[in-house]
Amino acid sequence: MPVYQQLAAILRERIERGDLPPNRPIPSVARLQQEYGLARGTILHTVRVLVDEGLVYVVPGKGTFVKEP
Amino acid sequence: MPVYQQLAAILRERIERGDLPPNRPIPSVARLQQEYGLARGTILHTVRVLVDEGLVYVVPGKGTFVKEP
DNA sequence: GCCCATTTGTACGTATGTATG
DNA sequence: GCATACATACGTACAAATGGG
Repeated sequence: MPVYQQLAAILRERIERGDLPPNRPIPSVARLQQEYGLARGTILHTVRVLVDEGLVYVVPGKGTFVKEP
Repeated sequence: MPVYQQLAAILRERIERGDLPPNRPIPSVARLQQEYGLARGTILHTVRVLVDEGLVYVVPGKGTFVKEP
């Protein structure tokens, strides 16, 4: 499985578990880069997947937030 | 060599030459953008390099200053 | 105390180049 | 050739700290 899919799965799990609650920001791209040792592009790819799935939404200049279920 | 490394080298040289003296602010991010025609992110990257090297220190809201040798 | 300009900090979007399988 | 992944660079937006009027 591609890394960006693996990371998407991890974040999905963290959201469903409540570790990342609704209307709260998920870790920033830079933070996720550090946490998982991945490149910026890969993080952005992952976030794009979650956005397309409707799990999170982006507020430019502020962050990426978990949608309500 | 990456642009941010090139700019870091230029500023290092200006510091060592005394063009940018200790305890005085280096040009602001906006100023460096204009002077060198670079993007904000690239300037910030460069400053981060110099901070990590211990050549300068940042005072948020005021500026970036040259450390004493 | 309040507004405003300046400056740094943080964050996402997009594009390009390189390397690998 | 293509998808994946990393590094770099530019663009834009919002936020916080500082200082002057």
